[in-house]
Amino acid sequence: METQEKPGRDNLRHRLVDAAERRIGEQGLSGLKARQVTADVGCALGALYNAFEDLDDLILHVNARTLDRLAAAFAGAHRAGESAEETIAVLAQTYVRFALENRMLWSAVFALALPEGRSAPDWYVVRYRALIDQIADPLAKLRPDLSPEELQLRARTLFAAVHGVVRLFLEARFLAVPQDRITPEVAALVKAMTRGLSAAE
Amino acid sequence: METQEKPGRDNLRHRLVDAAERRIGEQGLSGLKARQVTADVGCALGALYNAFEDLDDLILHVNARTLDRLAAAFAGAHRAGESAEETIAVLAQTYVRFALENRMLWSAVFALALPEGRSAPDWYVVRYRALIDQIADPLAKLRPDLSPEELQLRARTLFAAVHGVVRLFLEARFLAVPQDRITPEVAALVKAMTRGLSAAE
DNA sequence: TGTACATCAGTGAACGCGCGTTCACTGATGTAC
DNA sequence: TGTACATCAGTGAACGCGCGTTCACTGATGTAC
Repeated sequence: METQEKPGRDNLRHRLVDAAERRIGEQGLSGLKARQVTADVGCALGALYNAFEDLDDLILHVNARTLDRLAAAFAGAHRAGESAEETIAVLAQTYVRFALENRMLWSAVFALALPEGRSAPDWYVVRYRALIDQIADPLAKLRPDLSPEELQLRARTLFAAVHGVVRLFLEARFLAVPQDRITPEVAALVKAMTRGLSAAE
Repeated sequence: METQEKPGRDNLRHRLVDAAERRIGEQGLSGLKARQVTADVGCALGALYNAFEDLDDLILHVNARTLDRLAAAFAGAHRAGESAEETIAVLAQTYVRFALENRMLWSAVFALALPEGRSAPDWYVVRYRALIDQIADPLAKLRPDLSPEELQLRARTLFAAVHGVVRLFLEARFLAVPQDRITPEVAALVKAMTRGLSAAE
């Protein structure tokens, strides 16, 4: 992923990412243990540290997959000839469905906290940015007056707003919320936002 | 807080909450250690477990304070005779400022994860609900057609959307964002949302 | 006023455990000559 | 074809540490008589 890899090494890496993905998907990020994944895969504990720098490195690879899958879902949601508003509404809907279907894995993307001073590698950030770009594109049609930087920023705001709503629902923090209300709530939010955004400020 | 307390016991409790608040404010939730707080206060490690059920219990008391302070800030932001839109805009602004000025403490409110099966006590949930109510109130003027339940829900959506944006900025996840852009971005978001919300769906 | 007893906050050494990471070693595979 | 050597993925016992929580004990304060 970050460098050219020999197939043998890559094989174990793959299996480890598979196993880690399964673990995180089932037990959440905090349910991922070095001993567990290696046992799942059937290799020695130490082998993990031959294949990856450390646990965080492994997690980053799982998260990268998740980001890729969402990006693919975004790409597949496009319809030719639809309006920018429609595209954004569809993206939001896609996002909500994806987050609901991949609760744990999606949470892991945001839960991973690299230790102080260590930042995500380029090959990872690239994936994140690609997602934002897919939102910024239809937004550009809505707001041709904004600069590329401002579009990126506004796309992130939109993304973050939807994300905030989904996350609050997912976490069901303190107050239970009926799951079937998420989609209409987000739809209302996005509709309001795109309508508002298309108007002048 | 949850029950009547003797003043002596209350005194140590107070000092512990003070110290914990300081620690969390400076080092974040994960920077709070039982040994540290008790050392800060100058009591024995074990005393913590006389005063509180456990660390989580202590944290809940710190978070409750934080919620109270935000609620007070909300209450203080009201102006008599302003429109519902204005009130909501002011609340959002207040929220952003509060979150920025209390980064760590505010993050702690959302970072605390009670162990499986243990839910936040009533005296805590009450505070959370009070915040939502302060948002639901002006919203009710904007949308007299919605039932109280739907208003609560919509208020939470609004709250969560703003929260999502602020959190993304605060965490500066992967991509740095100039801090001074938060306020205008949130303002644009809320303006769009209230404008959209006041219209029919 | 004095004695015996009970209560309970306060104490801190010790427990226990989870868990990431290391490291000396093995053994299969490849390379040189 | 054969021998010596190097490489490197794979191994898993052991290390180390952080840290929440417990518990037997102390001592001050309050109560009963």
